[in-house]
Amino acid sequence: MEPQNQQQQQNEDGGGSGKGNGFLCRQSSTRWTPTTDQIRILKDLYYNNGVRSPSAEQIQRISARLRQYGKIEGKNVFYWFQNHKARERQKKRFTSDSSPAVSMQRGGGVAVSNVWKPDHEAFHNKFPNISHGVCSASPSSASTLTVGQNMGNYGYGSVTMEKNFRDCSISAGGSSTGVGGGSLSHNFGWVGVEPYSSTYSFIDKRKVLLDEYDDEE
Amino acid sequence: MEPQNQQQQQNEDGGGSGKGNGFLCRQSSTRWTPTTDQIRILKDLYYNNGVRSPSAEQIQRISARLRQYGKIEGKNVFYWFQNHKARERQKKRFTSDSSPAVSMQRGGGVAVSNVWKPDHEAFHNKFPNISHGVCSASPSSASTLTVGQNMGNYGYGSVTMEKNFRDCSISAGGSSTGVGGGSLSHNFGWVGVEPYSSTYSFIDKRKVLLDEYDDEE
DNA sequence: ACGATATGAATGAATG
DNA sequence: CATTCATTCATATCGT
Repeated sequence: MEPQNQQQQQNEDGGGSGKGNGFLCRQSSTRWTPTTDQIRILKDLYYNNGVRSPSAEQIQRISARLRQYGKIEGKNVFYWFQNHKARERQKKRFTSDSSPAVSMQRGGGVAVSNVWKPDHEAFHNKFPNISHGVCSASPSSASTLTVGQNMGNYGYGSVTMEKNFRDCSISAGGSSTGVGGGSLSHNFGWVGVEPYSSTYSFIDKRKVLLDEYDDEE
Repeated sequence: MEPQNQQQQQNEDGGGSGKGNGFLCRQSSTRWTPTTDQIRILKDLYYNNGVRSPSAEQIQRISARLRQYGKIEGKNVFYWFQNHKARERQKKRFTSDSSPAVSMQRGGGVAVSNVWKPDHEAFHNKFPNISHGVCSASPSSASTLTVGQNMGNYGYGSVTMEKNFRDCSISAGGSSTGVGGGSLSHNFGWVGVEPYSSTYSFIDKRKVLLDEYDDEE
């Protein structure tokens, strides 16, 4: 991403830094600042190789590899993937959180709609089918190539994919959430702010859904 | 702060907006510039309704509703609340914090029209070990008014210094990842994108695991 | 025109 | 995996 440039500076210091400030050396901010090369590789792995939640071993390898381009730790890699995936999902949720739509087995590309993503580098976008969502399990997709290193194994068909569907369907059913309470200023029922906080957790009326405005676009 | 005197009515442009972009049609002016109506509604939600971190569904509704007043996307709403909350807290940290004594009661600058202000306090100074008295005492503003919705999460009352330790080493033995071949795009064999991600259900011991991620190269 | 400030956007790090 | 917090960058806007 980074439509505009910025960062790109890494201290090769072998440690120390951190909170050991006290002097004008205010630049070794505790936080990891990925170099452009590191980001490039990470994205390559993410988009071109479908890496989403690397295992501990993979993380070690990745971080070791990326270390050539700057200081980095395993947790950085871990967080990077976590965040990248989470944000991609979140983005989708804000815009079209209609229905999970498990749908077909990757019949037609994943189409990662770039709605509010400034596009990443826009360089390596060659391979269209990458196991994007969680539901891959694609049996015979000929796309095995990209991830087909020669480490011997895989068919990519056993990708597990854990149980991601926890929030499936909201069923905007009846609008029984009496909003009649009356807000002080306006009726913000459309927002979904519950007028009363229930103490009973098992009812879980979290999803309010009483919108009548609904959105379009 | 907060120049609330602008009547800019959303530039619906699609080509050279105010910015002096000389080439071709530019996407709007990069960043979203909320209209006064949008800001008014957002603040209403924030202050009068206690909305702080709207959920995805709420964000959708809010953005849909605000779209009447100008171009807006879900992320804009998301960021707006994020920022607004963060900045309010940040400013508060400078003024009232740093001394439990007097300190001018947040008179700082937040001169906006607030009619509730549910949150105050919330000091979770993330210090490794800080003795934190359980001073639970719902203080100011008990005016429940009429909107008593459960706004997400507020109350940091309990310390929740939970530290679930579930040791479980990952034993990053020497994997037999023979690197070497050649893949079509890049050679990512070193990553070991093996599909047998199996089901390690120990994916959650954070600290411990994160440490393990780090390797010595 | 600048410089300061307000604020949108992005993202690393954590926590639940 | 979702959510949240803190920081930081970038830019719009205003003041002088």
